[in-house]
Amino acid sequence: MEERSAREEPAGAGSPELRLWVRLLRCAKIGEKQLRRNFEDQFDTTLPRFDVMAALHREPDGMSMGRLSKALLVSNGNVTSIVRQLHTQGLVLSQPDPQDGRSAIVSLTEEGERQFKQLAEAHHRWIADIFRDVPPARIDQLVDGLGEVRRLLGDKT
Amino acid sequence: MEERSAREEPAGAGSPELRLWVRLLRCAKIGEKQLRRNFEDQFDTTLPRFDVMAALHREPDGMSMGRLSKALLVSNGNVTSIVRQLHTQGLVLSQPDPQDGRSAIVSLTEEGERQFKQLAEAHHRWIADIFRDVPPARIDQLVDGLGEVRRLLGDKT
DNA sequence: TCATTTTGCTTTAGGCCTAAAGCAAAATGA
DNA sequence: TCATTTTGCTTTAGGCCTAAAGCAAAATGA
Repeated sequence: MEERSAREEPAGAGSPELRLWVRLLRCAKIGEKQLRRNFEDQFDTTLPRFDVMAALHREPDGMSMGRLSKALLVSNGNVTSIVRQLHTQGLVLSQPDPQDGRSAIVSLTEEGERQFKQLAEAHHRWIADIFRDVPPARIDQLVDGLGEVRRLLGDKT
Repeated sequence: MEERSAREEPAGAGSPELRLWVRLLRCAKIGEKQLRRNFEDQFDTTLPRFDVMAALHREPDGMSMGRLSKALLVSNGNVTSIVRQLHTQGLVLSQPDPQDGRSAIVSLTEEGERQFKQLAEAHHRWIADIFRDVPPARIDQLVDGLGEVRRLLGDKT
């Protein structure tokens, strides 16, 4: 009852663009898995918490929940719960926005800043270790390639 | 109290390998977001369920839960719950493994196969649409680049 | 002014995901 | 043979994540 030949192509990995996407996703998944484990084992924290801290570190004056949510590409509700945990741990500070009574400005506390630096250093070390044998010029090539993909995906940043 | 100059580098986006990784993760996140929404809106399903179905489609004779979990890079417990849902929907069949009483062989039902084909076709269309303006040679280049990254990440496939 | 709409955020229900504990079958080895 | 260990899977607790509902403040506009 086959339609054309004895063996149909999987039709999945067949097309180049599909292979590109599948491979991209797989790289992200493998890398995330390693990072999650490292953050958990060595610092008892998570990648999403690190992401929030990294975003706040870039804005010493703090950010609203909404801006945080847009920067990280996650929902408002999600930011609410991650920030709450960081707050419980004393790593972030939440101050009412003088301009807008609905909003609060979140920023890293000194302790948060201190911890972030340690996390960021380890994070960089882990990543650098993965690419240690790749020539810088090749890395830049890959960065450019992903820049192109990001543009095609319509990143709004 | 700065150590070297008036303005320290963010040290984040600074190094090429970190930019590579951040960009990779961001591409994956943006793309996943779009796919998740498409699967939800148009087929009332999810990317993880599609992934399981795709893996089963590739193995017409079925796979054990363990193999499924390794193929998808997720935990056993996670596969248990996703397969249970597909089973509830009548999309997969679970048969005791004659060789091993602890294990069961999961496979797509006819209905599962039928639905998968529709999902796969739409999935391919969405991806192809993203890369429609990219010359095939360029796509292959990007595929190769990600193949290199995947190897560096130590993919066991 | 002030009713209506919009906006920023939180809560809730529910799916995805993991690590760890637990269970039963299979494998091991004395 | 049979106690012990290993293996395949499920369950549980708990974090991440979203969409949708809900709330209150801000913005709008007649």
